[in-house]
Amino acid sequence: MARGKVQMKRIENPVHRQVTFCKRRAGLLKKAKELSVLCDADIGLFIFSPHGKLYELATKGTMKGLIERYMKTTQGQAAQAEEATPSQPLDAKEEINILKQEIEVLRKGPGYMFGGGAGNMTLDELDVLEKQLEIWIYHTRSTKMDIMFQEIQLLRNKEGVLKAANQYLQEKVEENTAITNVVPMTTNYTYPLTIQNELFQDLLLV
Amino acid sequence: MARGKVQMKRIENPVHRQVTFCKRRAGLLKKAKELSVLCDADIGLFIFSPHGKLYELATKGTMKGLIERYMKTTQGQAAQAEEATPSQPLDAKEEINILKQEIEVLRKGPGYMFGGGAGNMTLDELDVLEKQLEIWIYHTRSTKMDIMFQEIQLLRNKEGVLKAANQYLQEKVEENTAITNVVPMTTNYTYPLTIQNELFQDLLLV
DNA sequence: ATCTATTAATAACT
DNA sequence: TAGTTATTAATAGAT
Repeated sequence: MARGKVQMKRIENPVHRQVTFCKRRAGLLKKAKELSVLCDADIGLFIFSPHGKLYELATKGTMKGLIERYMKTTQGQAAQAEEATPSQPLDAKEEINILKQEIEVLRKGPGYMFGGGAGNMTLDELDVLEKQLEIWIYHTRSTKMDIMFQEIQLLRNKEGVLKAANQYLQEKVEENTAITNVVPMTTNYTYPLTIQNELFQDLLLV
Repeated sequence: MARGKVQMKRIENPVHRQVTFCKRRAGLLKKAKELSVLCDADIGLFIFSPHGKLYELATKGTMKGLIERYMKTTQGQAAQAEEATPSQPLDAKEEINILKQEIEVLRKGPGYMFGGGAGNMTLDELDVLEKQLEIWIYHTRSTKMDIMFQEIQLLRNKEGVLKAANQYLQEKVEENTAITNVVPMTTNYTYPLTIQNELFQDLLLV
């Protein structure tokens, strides 16, 4: 936030990185304390420097106490997370290798293919990649559906308002016609008589 | 930081407090993530709202893993009683958690790849992303097909070679049989007399 | 560490 | 709850 935008990636220059770490660490701790004071929140924050040095803040009681509270709160979720891998105690080293392999594939992923490096991927890797792409597509479509649904809701609301307004105007026209012509109109109503929202109710209250 | 200084004390107006909590919480989480990315630091942050709701961020692995690391680090300073977590969970398990976390991030892939979270993407952007993913899947499947086809070809070739070899050997056997039959054998047989297959049986029956 | 030009965060408002 | 704007706060680069 000063003298030039900052790219959101690791600062390569070690001196710059160290300086920024000090400054931003102080800023972060300050912000955390402010939030806790202003909004009556309890915050636990700990930062490990690249060299493993620990900086911490607990705005209420001790960090240990907050951690215990955190553990309690996450009990329900933790049960789920652990159930995800209950099947086999699988050799730890083996599992690590499998996960690393998966990461490799994901890392290579689409970018890798763009670079034309796909030729080096094995059939197994391609299988993983294919499944991942399908998941990504699923998420993409899901998000699209959400957005579209929101837009539909918005349009429906607008439609309701307009229909109600039309009805109101038709009634006005009818009144005027009745007065002018003396002969009552027998117009067919296109829209339901129901008042659809509070906006229109406000109109009627004028 | 806006339209007036803010006093560093609890905001009494509950509405203001709630709004400020939402905004500053988002800001704090963002800052924490930035610090971790820019400076290669590992950060654990959890926030309890006044109503007890939990918001958290772990920039490496899981919060649980970071808490364990925190415990380990602080054990040197004070004799912290061993808690529910039998602080002996192999480094392996820790590593597995870290790797899983990494996979989670990579799984979110495209959102991150396209800069910023996927949550901010517009419908049009999502369309583009979806199409791109389909193209990637197409390439992936195409590459898979290539590899499989190559393997099939390879196997066919091998099959052809083996068949040819078999035929050649059969002919050889046939020749030898013919020769042996013309000249009555008076020699001792080195080989067992057991008839081994019907092909040979046929030969003998000539 | 200290100083500023700038960017980023956000309080009040809508 | 979400967006806008006027200000303040944080901080990147320089000293």
